[in-house]
Amino acid sequence: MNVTDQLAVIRRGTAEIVVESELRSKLDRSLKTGVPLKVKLGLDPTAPDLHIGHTVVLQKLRDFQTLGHQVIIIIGDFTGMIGDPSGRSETRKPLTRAEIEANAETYRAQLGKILDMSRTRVEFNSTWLAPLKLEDLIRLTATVTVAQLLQRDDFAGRYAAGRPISLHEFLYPLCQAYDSVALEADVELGGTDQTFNLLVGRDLQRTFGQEPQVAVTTPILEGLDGTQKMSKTLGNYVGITEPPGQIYGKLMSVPDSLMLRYFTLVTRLPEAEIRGIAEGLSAGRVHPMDAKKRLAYTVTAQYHGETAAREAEAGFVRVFQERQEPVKVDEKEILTDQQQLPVWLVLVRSGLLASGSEGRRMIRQGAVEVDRQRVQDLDATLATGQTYTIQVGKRRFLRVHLQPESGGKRKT
RNA sequence: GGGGAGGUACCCAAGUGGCCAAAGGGGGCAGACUGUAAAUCUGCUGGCGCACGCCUUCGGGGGUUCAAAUCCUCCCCUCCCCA
Repeated sequence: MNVTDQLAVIRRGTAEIVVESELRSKLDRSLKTGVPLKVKLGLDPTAPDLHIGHTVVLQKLRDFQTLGHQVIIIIGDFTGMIGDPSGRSETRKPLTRAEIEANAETYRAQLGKILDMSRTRVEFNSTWLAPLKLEDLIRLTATVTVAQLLQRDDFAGRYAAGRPISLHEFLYPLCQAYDSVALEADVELGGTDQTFNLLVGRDLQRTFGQEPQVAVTTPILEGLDGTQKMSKTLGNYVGITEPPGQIYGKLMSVPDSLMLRYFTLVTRLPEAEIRGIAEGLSAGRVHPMDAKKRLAYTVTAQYHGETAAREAEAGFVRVFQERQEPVKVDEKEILTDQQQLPVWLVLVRSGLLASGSEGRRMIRQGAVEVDRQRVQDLDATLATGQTYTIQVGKRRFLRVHLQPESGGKRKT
């Protein structure tokens, strides 16, 4: 593919390319020499569960791969062993070798949903970071000034707010930059929050006499809350290994205002089609809910296939639009030596809720239904020996069997 | 090294002897409404078989007091200014 077309593919959905003219000449040279560009992306070894926020940058990596370039995933095991403090003031606990290996395996499996793993190189940065001596580290640190480091948004903000910054956090950009040196990377990908680190990579490569890498950043996807960046810790994420029904449902809870952004960043739909949806929405020809269903369906299908997506959609319509119980409800057996159990206790024993207080609170709020009947009475009980379908809130269902605790059986 | 300010529930943050299970906001959950787990409005948001009672929680330990998040003391941690 010629350079201009390649650039067009790369540009789609990216936030920034530093510097585009350099990328052009790199692509140009690659085309002439037949040597693919080395395109690098670093991943944190602590969170091996990919969510659709990660897929934004991964799909961009995939683009490079499709264009015939060499993509390299770096697992930041070394930095991860020290404990990545990124953002927060709390330092994470270091991972053991075994944990890192296990996480890396999980990554490989999940990355396979987006990348062609047979053509993907996976490296651990401990390979070149671990052998560094203190002397090397000192030389490395001498290449940046504190003022430069404090330019990073994150550091600047924390410094201004009087929040602590540990010294080793300053080492992070440097270690990451050194990864680029070790690999002689041509391009490094990352979210826009990585811009600073990617630029340090350029500087460091220059001081090592290498041609600086091009930094390609992708937008940060907001989570389901619509404001904060999608992350597992914030709980506002959609994991790519979640069951189809979950993915579909969670996407339906994306605020309307974010729908189009999700279409462009998360799905692989052609730009023209997305533009069509946007126009339909603003003209009132397309119902927002239908557009969102399309989004939910598309993403679910992307990770679970068409059949699963269709089922997920049917399930959603059934439970949330028709207000019926799901086709498949989890089952749970509860053993008791009582003739009957209070409803709130059943909620706790079944694991639906955490405490008796919460159980009573839910009943008080009218959130509990047993066999499609709202429970009004706090002291309502269920008879042993029967099976009930219990619903808490709009989307928690469970079928419980209340069994008398007799002879051989144990455990509640 | 000297001086000052702080550490409160999931997060931010008020509270400086009892009226504090601890204001307010965020988040979360629930209800109503709806177009969906959108938006909006309202409510709830330590635990205890449900209790005007008890237990646990205001950085950690010890102490004063009838009574402590609040006072004393030692320790740990953070920030700012000066050197």
